[in-house]
Amino acid sequence: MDSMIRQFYEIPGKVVALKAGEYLFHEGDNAKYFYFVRSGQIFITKFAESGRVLSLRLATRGSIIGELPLYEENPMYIFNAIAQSPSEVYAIEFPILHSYLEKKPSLAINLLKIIGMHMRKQHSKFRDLVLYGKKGAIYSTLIRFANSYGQEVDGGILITVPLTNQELANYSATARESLNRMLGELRRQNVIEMRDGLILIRDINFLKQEIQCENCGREICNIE
Amino acid sequence: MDSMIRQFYEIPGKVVALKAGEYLFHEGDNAKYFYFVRSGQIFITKFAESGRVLSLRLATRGSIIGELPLYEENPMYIFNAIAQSPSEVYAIEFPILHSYLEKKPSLAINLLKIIGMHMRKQHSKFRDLVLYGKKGAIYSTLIRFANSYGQEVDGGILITVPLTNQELANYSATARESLNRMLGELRRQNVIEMRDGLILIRDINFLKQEIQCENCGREICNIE
DNA sequence: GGGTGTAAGTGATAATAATCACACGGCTAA
DNA sequence: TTAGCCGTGTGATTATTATCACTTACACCC
Repeated sequence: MDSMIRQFYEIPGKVVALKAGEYLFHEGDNAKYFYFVRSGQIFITKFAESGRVLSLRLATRGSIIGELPLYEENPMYIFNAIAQSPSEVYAIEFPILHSYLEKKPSLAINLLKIIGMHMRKQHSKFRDLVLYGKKGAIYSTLIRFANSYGQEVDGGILITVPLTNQELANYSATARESLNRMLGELRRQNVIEMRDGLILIRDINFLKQEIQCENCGREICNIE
Repeated sequence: MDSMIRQFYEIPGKVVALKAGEYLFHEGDNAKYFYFVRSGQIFITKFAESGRVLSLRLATRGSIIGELPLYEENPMYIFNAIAQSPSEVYAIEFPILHSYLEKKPSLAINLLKIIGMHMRKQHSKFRDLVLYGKKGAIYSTLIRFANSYGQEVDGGILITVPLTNQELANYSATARESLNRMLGELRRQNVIEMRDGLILIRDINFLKQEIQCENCGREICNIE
């Protein structure tokens, strides 16, 4: 993946630094820049009029952001991007990226690969949600966080990102209370455990089994 | 869109003819070819172990198929492709497409545009389902079919593809009975009407309102 | 014209998930 | 020290959706 990033650095652009909680862009904003993340973590979310929030990704070093409007006639961001921790992104103007993509086929192919991967992620998330309901959405979210931000420790995989129940619920399009009950149930079954505010997954295979995981690999089954 | 297709024709490949009901490929098959549709309609579906079927697209002239495994190390189709009517597709071997993409940046960029559009479609479908439940899924499916296969007639928009309740249910990840009841309700509200086996949408704005349609345009809000 | 098969329609019930209401604990700022 | 805030946990209730078990409608075939 790092080789893909290096290519983007050869394109003129600027570094943008974000404080925790700061917005990189809002949905509806005019889209001028394509970004990729140098450091930190960035929430990608979408608002519903009802006040609900839908969380889609937690981008990290190497993730691309704001690529969807790249070839729109009237480009607008359709999601929000908010720094979860202090972050740095590299910003490339669309027209500049366009001209580099026209000149360097290998860059276009790399972008094709990356976007193809995003497509696969999106499809597998859709599958989990649609076929296994909220349980599918929640278990799938836990597995994806484990794959992206999990750290092997004694007793299981520790998700190193602090997440409130509400945030987790946003990722699984679930009511907080429902999520809370499901986590409680998993705790009682010794599938997960809380370790000073973080989630420790003790039995990831249980989660995978329950949603008939197709073992699509960490490249796809993640939250980045 | 047609200009994009023309470019693919310059790449050596073969024409494959399919009878109605015939499979172009099954999920799990080794993926060797990238396809685009010359004529006819092709269902893109996915099976769940439980026996349920999830329908994702109904591809038509100009649609690309089987693009997802293009850059996988061990390429496999993840969906089924089944001809809904007699169809012809143009098949290009992955390695050949790879070499053309490397040589012709404009081809790679066109593919980027197409896949980017697919991504947008997928996201908007996800949104509809997740934020508005089954109603969202069903209304969204109807709107998408209207955008792809609708024909303006007196009294509304006629969806020119014959679809059983079961097939419609598969597109919205709903039980047939639930779908049936919802269609009945829409009929009672004069939002839709059956016209010799086809669905006539009399009030598409009602459907759009109910799911807080963001008017993303026919390029995105379709089922192709 | 009766038999068969497939799809549509519908009632009853069960399962799933959201909503409302509130208790509790921990942290922080006055 | 205490009031306020935020996040968690939970019971009770309602809303949504699936499932089961049928009936009805219609086309097709012999």
